[in-house]
Amino acid sequence: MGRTPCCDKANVKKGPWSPEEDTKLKEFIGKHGTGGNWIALPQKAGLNRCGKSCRLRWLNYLRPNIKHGEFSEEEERIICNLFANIGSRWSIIASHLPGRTDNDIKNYWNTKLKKKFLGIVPSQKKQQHQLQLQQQQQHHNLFSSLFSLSQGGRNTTAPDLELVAGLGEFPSLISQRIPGFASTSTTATAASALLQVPYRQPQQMMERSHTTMIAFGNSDPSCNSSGGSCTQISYGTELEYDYDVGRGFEGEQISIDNYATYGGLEYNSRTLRPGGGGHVETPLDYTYEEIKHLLSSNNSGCNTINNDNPSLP
DNA sequence: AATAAACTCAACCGCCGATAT
DNA sequence: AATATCGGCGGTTGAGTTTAT
Repeated sequence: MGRTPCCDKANVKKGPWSPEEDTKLKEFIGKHGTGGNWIALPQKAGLNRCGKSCRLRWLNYLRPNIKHGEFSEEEERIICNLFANIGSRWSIIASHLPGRTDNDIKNYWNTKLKKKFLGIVPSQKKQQHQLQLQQQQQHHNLFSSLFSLSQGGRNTTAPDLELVAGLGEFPSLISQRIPGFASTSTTATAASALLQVPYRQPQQMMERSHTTMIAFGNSDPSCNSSGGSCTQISYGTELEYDYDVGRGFEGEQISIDNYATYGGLEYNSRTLRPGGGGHVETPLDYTYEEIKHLLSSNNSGCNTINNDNPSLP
């Protein structure tokens, strides 16, 4: 048997919070804290709400030092930089913007930044429809370009696209599965951003596995990534790593191009779990203009993607 | 000035891994 | 060991507001 139910879902209040409810929640948490138990909190605080609802209200609106209002250009740049690297991991992105919540950032991206960086002008229905067609064409062009870039016009298939978007940061894996195609971080992140295919998308067709990866890249910090495996992690460093593997890949050695450091914490770009390797710098530290270029790449833009240096579109 | 369309954002929903029973 | 909830997350919704016609 499991636990007892947290609340009577049929009888708890839903919808917008009243000022009185806000005050009750604030005062209770101010005095007693959350106690690490959101489910028990509403009853103790005298609120007819589900614990989940209290948690959300507190985290997104009531807790101290929440920043509301306009995002600065620097914040925008950070959001886009991280989005280009890791996709829609809003909680991770929020952790790099003090005072901002994941919900805020998600809303801001969906309503403003996406349009800004994809070159979409908010407008009427007709234009919206045109934009949809335009975006579909962009997607088609992007992948046509990506594939013709390295394969001389090979036909693109849906699994190929998912693979590039999902595993693009591991060029060796990509090239093993799609012979002749040398994926880069740039092609993968562009693919993910434009198709809105998060990196974890391939989970549906792959198996989850835990494995140990061994860094075997060049340890020279000044090297460029033309070899596809430039990193500052010490040669031979073992890294505990959860990742989604295709059949036949578990346990093999993988290059680790995109282990990244943000805000003093190390993450690998797939799991975003603090890693155990040495200090590394992300090769994807895009400038504002580079991000814009990356996300808004059209047919001609895609052809300029630099396979040798992913940090340069 | 009226109203239809578009936009914003707080809140909900459902999924997943961890954990309690 | 099995089962159900918890906590956290990303995706989606819809009421209220703003803008365009």
